[in-house]
Amino acid sequence: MNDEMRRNMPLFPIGTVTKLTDLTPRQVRYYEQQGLIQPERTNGNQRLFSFNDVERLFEIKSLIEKGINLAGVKEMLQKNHQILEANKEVEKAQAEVVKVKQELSERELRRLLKRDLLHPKLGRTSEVYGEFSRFFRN
DNA sequence: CTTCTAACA
DNA sequence: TGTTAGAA
Repeated sequence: MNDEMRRNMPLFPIGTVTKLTDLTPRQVRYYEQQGLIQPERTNGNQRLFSFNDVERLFEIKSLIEKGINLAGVKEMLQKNHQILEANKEVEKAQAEVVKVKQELSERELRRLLKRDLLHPKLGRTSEVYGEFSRFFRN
């Protein structure tokens, strides 16, 4: 969660951005006007762009060069955003599955240890119980 | 000198 | 999208 902060940090003025992207200031300002980027502003009302802003501008430029108009670029960008959000939900669901699996493993282990206590086959039952007593808080 | 907004011989 | 004007 720290790397994302760095990528969103407002750093460079429009001059730097235009040199980086080979876009004109006119284009960069217009893209902002269309809601494709949201650079911060200084106290003097000058735009400050983040790494993410510059990255997005490269994407926009690439799509424009492929003959896609701004409306199309806008759609693709927001759909890409939707896909990223969907992926986040998938990852959450997967993490939940892992969690459930771990819980089931612990129940299984508890059941096995309990069985061994009831039917000790070795002479070290008390030691085993001491090591795994945390499974018997219920 | 750089950037901003608004407008269009 | 380019370009220009006047202000900050």
